[in-house]
Amino acid sequence: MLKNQQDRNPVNALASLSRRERQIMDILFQRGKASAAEVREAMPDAPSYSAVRAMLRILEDKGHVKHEAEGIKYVYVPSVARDKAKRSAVKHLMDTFFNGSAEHVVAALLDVSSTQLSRDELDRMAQLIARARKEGK
Amino acid sequence: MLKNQQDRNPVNALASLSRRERQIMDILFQRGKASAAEVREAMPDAPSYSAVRAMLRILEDKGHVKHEAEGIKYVYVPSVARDKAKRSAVKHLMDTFFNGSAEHVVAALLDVSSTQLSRDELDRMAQLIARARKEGK
DNA sequence: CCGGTCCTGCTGATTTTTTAGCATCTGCTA
DNA sequence: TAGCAGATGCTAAAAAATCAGCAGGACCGG
Repeated sequence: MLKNQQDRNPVNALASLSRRERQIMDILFQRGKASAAEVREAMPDAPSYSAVRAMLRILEDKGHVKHEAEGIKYVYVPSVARDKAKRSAVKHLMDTFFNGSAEHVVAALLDVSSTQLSRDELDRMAQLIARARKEGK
Repeated sequence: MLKNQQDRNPVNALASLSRRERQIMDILFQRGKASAAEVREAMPDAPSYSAVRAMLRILEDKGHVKHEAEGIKYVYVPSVARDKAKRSAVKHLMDTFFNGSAEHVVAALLDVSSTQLSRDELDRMAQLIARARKEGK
């Protein structure tokens, strides 16, 4: 079952998911956790409730999500640490669209969200960078 | 054919691609353009050459890629403007993992690539932010 | 001109994904 | 206690994705 092992690796995991599985994982990462019904609501072109549940079960088999009983219902949670998945996603974005350049990502980021950035937020970003500079020294 | 129309929208496009289609699009976005053989080489768990070509043809049918004849062979190119795709990918990342916060993305970015950032690069990032600040004023 | 190589077009079969439906269990309330 | 509402487990079938193979055309060197 090395295959399974490999699939648990967040980097490869993303690449090996089917379309619906990916949609569901996105939703779970976004909300942290969700019931089958909630997942369904958030899905584009939502299929039947049964279908969603079936896919959650498959995702659980594959080790991508876990469930906790919450009252009468199940609540699903990504089993990969959010942090790892995050990092892996960032790296993937950086590699596929920005040739590995963090700088270019920042540029795109500012561009995309330019209208919504408060001065405070920009200041905090500047601080983050200043700190990185200092540490790197 | 509204379906097609919708699929051409880069935002939805990402969500509607199958596993292999996504892998291929990633490769094409990364390299700008590539022949079937090149795509195949870059694919994880590469299937047969025929299979890759078949999928490229499907992607072309769906309007996600175009091909140009280059000498004897075809070279495939994403048909969505790289820029739009980029933006859409950034937004998607920001939304699914960072609750829409550009600031948090920057933090993750610095974290992921901390070891490889030159001082110059950090400086340029700082400049980008300073400029955004000024413009936003 | 011939053969080898590399490419494309196409088609049909296999495998995986995606789906819906039914049976069952639990908790609640009249 | 009976019945309803909402949840789960499971299964089989439909749909889509994935794949390999074959036939044919262009190019090239001998």
